[in-house]
Amino acid sequence: MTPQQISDAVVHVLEGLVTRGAVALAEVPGSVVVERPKVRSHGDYATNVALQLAKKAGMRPQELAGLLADALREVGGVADVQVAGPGFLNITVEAGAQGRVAAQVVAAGASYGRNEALAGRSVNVEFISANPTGPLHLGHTRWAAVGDALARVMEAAGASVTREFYVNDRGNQMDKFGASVEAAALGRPVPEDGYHGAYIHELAEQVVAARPDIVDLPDDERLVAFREEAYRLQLAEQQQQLEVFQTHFDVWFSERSLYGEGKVDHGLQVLDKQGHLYEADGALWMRTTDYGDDKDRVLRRSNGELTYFASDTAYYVDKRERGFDLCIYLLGADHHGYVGRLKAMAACAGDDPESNIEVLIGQLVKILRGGEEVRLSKRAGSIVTLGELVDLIGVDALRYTLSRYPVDSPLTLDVEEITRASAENPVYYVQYAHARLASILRNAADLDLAPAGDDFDPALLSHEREGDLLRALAEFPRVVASAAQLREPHRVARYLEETAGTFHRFYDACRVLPQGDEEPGDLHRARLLLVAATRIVLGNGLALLGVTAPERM
RNA sequence: GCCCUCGUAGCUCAGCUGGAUAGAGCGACGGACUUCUAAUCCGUUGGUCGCAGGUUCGAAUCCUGCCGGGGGCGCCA
Repeated sequence: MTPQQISDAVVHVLEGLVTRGAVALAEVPGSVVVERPKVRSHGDYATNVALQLAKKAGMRPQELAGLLADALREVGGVADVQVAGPGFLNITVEAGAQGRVAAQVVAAGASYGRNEALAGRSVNVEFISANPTGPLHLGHTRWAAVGDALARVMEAAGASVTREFYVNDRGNQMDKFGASVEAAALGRPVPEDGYHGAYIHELAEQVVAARPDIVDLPDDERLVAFREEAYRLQLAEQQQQLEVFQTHFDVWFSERSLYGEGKVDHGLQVLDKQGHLYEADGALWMRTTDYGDDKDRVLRRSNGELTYFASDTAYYVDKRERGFDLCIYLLGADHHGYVGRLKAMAACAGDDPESNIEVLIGQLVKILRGGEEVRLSKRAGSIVTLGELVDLIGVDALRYTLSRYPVDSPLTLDVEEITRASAENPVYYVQYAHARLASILRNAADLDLAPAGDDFDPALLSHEREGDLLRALAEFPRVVASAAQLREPHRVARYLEETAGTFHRFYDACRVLPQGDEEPGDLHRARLLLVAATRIVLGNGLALLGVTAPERM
């Protein structure tokens, strides 16, 4: 019996009581909260419906709970129901009903955990979106891990998801970047407001190596040539590193392309039709204050140049016209000032800022190195890059470390510690559980035993540790659904850690395979099925985080 | 000044969108391998959930105020 089935049963029973007139309720909720109690004596599952509905029904909570308990005891698969405390219902499930979860998991296989929470939604998830003026650093790496995991989780919840990287390849930062590389190549001092990292000199060397004639170009041509060559190299490096990091983008969207293809003009027209544009002081404005922004925003400056915000607007309109009904932006806390104007902009475009656009603000990552905080500055050149981090701790450990925390919690990572502690990373706890499971299944195969969901006695899985594990497995679809709905992929990681622990404790107490000359029995077969189900859940969960599930460790 | 965000064990952090006795890892101390992987398990240690009010059967969780850390408030990108 899964939590969902229990919830359905409670609703059904409640409807019955209302129909019989035993309970006076204007409205029966479509689902009720079914949770796993922390304390064993509170049963396998508990629900607080009676507490929630007592007032509306004009009854004392315990009275309503008593009626529900009597009716629920008659439900198939339910072993016992107790009323406890102020009116909780503590439900105990029959071992057989609970054990069948293992067969359900194995039958579903790789699709176990998938659900319909976001079915039918077409989502664009934009993340990282760094300037192509330097290597990706730890901050970007956090968004890479979290953004990709979020996309995976939302897909598992039934959404159609596109991962998108917006390349800010326009504007004066690009010129400063080009000028810095050029200066480095010519042996001149890099401009004060330019980029100063060692990577600038490496880029300069690469550019000159690829195009030796570049230094002889006329000044203005030379600057452009350096800028474009360095841009090409830097973007390629970002792309290559993200692929190594198992983060694949479906779309790399160049800001410049908005201009080349007239999309900015088109975007402005769309907004103009909605009536939120006006001219003042020689500039073109969007009246974002119509929708809660603190001030109106300039789209085209009085000198005729379009602002970055104009690009953003056109880009958003373009996304919507490409068919996405939800555009998610993952931004660092240093950009949270954009939230108001982005939402207002969506409203000005005629959309619903509550449903068409979401901005997830993530706290920045603080880095300690040698006990000192490393100030992340691309221009000063003090950065810890994605490439360095991958080399230090590996893709799996890095992805996992960054995606096991909620994005709105600030993260402090000590570079030495994260390197030294990589062996203690919780990811290995989960992966080790998976490898153990795989090992049992290999050993079973050597004994000609294979997990068979259609030939086992679920009631044999009655050990306390087996029950714990079955309930954990039954929880997985709810975890995936809530992670998707709340946009919190870290819930999957936390769930995996818990479930891995539950498995390790099961393993410690329950022998799965026959020993010595022992003949395989029904209990062996039942436990083997439970092992197969657990391996599927851990494997599916790790996949949602983009982390590998090793067969051996 | 205005806005956002965070404040939970010595450290890093969870806390299932209001539930029952607030958890995990690391650290410290002590146990468990002739048996399916000891990268594991078990026990001990450890808390005024920043502070003060409020909402209700019930608050770490929601509301208000204050204190403290971080961040944001350009016709910059």
